[in-house]
Amino acid sequence: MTRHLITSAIPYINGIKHLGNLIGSQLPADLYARYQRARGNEVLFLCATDEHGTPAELAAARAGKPVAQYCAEMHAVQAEIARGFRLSFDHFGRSSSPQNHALTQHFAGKLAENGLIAEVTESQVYSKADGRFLPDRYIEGTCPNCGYDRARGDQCENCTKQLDPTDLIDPRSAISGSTDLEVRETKHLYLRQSKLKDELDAWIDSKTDWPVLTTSIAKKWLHDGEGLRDRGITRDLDWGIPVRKGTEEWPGMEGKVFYVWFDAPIEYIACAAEWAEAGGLPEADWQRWWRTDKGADDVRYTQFMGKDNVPFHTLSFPATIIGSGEPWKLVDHLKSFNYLNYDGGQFSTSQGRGIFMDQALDILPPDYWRWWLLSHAPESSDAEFTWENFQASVNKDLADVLGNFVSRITKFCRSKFGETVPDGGTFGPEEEALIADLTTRTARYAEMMEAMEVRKSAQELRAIWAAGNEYLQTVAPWSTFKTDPQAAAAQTRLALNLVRFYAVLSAPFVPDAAAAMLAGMKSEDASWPDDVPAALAALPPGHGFEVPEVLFAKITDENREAWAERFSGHRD
RNA sequence: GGCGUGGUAGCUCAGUUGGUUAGAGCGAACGACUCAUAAUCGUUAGGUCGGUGGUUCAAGUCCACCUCACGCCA
Repeated sequence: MTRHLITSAIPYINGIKHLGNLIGSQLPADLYARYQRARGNEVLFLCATDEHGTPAELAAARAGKPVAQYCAEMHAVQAEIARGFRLSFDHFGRSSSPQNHALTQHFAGKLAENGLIAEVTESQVYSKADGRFLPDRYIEGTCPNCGYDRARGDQCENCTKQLDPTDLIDPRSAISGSTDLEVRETKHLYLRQSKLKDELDAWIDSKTDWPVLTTSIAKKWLHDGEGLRDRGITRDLDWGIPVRKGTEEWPGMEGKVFYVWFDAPIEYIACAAEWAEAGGLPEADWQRWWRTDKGADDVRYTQFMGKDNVPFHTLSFPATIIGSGEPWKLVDHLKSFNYLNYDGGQFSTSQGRGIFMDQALDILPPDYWRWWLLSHAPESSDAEFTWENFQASVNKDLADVLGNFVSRITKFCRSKFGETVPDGGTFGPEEEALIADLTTRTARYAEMMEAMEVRKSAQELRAIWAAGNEYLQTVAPWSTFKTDPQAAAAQTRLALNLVRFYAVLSAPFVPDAAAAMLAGMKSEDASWPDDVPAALAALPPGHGFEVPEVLFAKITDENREAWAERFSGHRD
């Protein structure tokens, strides 16, 4: 038995994520977690909300709520939606947890001890009216280049020129609009990850089985320009983890917090601690997942994320871990995804373009989305969502190939033999051929799932479903019943067993439908079919079942058109 | 401007270290079946593999240049 630690990139707190975010990390991570559990392996699957930083503060202000309360509420909302999509996290934590406070401060302290923290004094724009320093992009003014009057301090959106906040003419706070700004000196901590460049480089080189997407991004950051640059890990904000050196005060850093990108990945570890606490487990229980000196040396750790998150996961977070000098677990495999586009453009949170997770669940059950998104996962390049493709895929794959298979065989049996697995007859060459085919295909499916080849797994699973229809079409029990009822009984018995077999194999993709299929077959045997012939005899003659409700209703043209219209512009 | 990733049948995508007539699903046409959510199964049609040039006995697969899309960075 292998032990799998699996984490999904943690979604930011300020709002509900869209389907592009879902397929980029949480959903494929869930697929893999469910598969590994099904194979009998020990799994700890973690995710959390990423709660610190200016965007959270501003979103809270817009909502007229204290930021802590806002985050607590949004965490609850995201957790509920995650349940709606059947994301099987062992724990859905929060980067604002006490555990993450302690760990983040601990790591900072260790890094400082090891000479990997630099204190740098720099100039930043301070807004007196807002009583805070302003990040570059929260300063607005007139672009000195093109005259656009809403240019941001980091870049002019109109002429795309890169700017410094001090370049702006008539600068003002994007938060309050105040022009009462001044440049002040402030001290910040930098993670000297450049000192670890060679070590990181060698480590990445050793990961020959990672997706090209992952290693090419990491390599670029390592070698571009002057190479890996040091990065600031603190900010002048109220909302965040107070800067401390372990449990000690950090002289000169009073009132400052760690920058989100530093504390967010540490939440992967803290989340395990939260999980243990929530379950009333001792510290050792989570440490055996994370500390190689405390039992984690046989853990296989896999991270899932969108390509925008790759630099943090391949460089910054490993730098934090390696730099601590402590035996924390480093990631073993890093699966990254490209973007999902929506109908010719990008999904956009700010513009409300595309489909958001809550809206998706509003119109269809989670299995529909899980199947389409996973079978079209943006693995080798960006992928595109269109309503036509969604309707066609879901109707064909789920309703026609899988759903209708369950329907046709259970209803056929009910009408000819009753709601009981029929006895009699023996298997002939057709049955042997089907079993041999499924044995091959199941092995290939497992191989693809093991390799996290999401699309190829879906493709193989679909072929496994289709094999059932091919078999029925070939042996035609409705015909043989007239001349040889015993043969028809054997054929029907095998086909009914396929329903349970499909339920087990399909569960990682479509957990609700799988559960309905198992319930319909009145079986609780969801064990992985290591032995395919045996698995196809799990329901013995005389075993009772019920014809399940229609598993997947089809998406009509009217639905499709209405939804395409509804999601074309801004969300309400 | 630099770098990265892509550009393969109408659509969505596979194509291992270069090697026999380039594959799958959907869609289309035709046929079979009638148990089933007008579902299923089979057959067929469809591609000068973004463009040009080069290396090679042989290139979708390597090299150069060009072009388009997307992304990251200056």
